Amino acid sequence: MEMLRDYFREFGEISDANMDFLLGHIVQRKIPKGEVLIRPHQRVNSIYFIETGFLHYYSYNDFGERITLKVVSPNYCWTILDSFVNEIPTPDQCVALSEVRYCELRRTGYSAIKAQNKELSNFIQTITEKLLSAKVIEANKKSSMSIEQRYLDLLQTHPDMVREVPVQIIASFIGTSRETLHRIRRKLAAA
Amino acid sequence: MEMLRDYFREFGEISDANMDFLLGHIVQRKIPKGEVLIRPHQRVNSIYFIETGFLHYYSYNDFGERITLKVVSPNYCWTILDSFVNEIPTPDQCVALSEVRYCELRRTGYSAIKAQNKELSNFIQTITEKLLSAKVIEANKKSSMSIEQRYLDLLQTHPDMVREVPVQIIASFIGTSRETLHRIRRKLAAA
DNA sequence: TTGTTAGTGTGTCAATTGACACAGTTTTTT
DNA sequence: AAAAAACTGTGTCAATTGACACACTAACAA
Repeated sequence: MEMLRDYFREFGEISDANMDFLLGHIVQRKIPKGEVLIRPHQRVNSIYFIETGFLHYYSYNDFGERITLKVVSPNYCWTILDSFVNEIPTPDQCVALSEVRYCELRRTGYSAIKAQNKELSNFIQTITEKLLSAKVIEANKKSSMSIEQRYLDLLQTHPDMVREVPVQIIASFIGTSRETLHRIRRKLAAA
Repeated sequence: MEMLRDYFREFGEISDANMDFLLGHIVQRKIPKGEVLIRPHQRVNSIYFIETGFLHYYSYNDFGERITLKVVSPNYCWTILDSFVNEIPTPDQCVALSEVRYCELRRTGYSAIKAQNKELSNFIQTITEKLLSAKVIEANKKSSMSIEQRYLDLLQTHPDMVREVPVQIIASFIGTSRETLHRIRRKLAAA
């Protein structure tokens, strides 16, 4: 749980009592490689924080092609927010690409934390704001980079992911085919 | 201000007194076509709600190419969140593509609203959560659609934007060149 | 009103990409 | 240990795209 404690600290100051209250609503879990974390048409009732391993979050488009929406890596807080916030089923799914250790906060815990006191509700508000800000930046960054730049960026920011996750999935994550990613790798290796 | 009131109502119930308190911190403004709303290296201290007209929000990538990050259309709440939340300068800029009428909420007002009472702070939290959720959905949708599908989607959801905003800007917004967008239009016109 | 600038439509050509095919390798299952 | 499944590397080819060039039109400013 130390990893999550440090993650929260990045978002601002908070009293020990409140931090303990917060962490008290969170449980640690582990799932093996290949296991489904979220299946289609399910309601998502938890927020997840990844400690080790990788998750593959994907959906299918109108033509039945699988679209990688995200490869979730360690030290990252993730959920399918639309389903969590609006309490509706999600069409998407999520499976473990490797053994994954994670922390889970259920909706009841989330509500309890927000309602507990002002410091905690403000803290949650700050986290939500910063996540929104980060999401916008991420989307903007993505749209300003070519496929090759995205790959180079991924190599820098998540070398472990590039090493451990199948090339096909990396390729679809950065928005291209595995063949094209292969051409990029070949070119980079030659240089 | 009625448009904004309706916009807020979409996010949930709120007492008349609180709604008035909220709207009391907002001022209406108007800028002519071509005017700069946000210039590079500026700190953004307001949240904007567009009533009429279109804004062009863009940045430049490492190779000096202009990248359209968003064409902001009416009935939409927008700011450069990273700059607003973290009180840092933004490298990006924003200009009016047409005469724009908008509502402005400055940071001081935003803070006052959050601090006023529990209903208002919860209301702001709900809005932030829903905007985050919507942003994620938007990004996912974008990554699952081809350029042509994005254009068709834009035609459906924002026909006014397609009509009023220069083709070059629409093209860069959906992630292609004006020539390619032109080919798409020609193809669609033929069918 | 006239000159200037911004925007649009279109053709050509080179470069990039996706789709397919198939061989080789690694991993998982039986 | 053998068989099956998943994954990777690579070549070919057709289709798509971006870059450039240029004519034409609309909007704007002097």
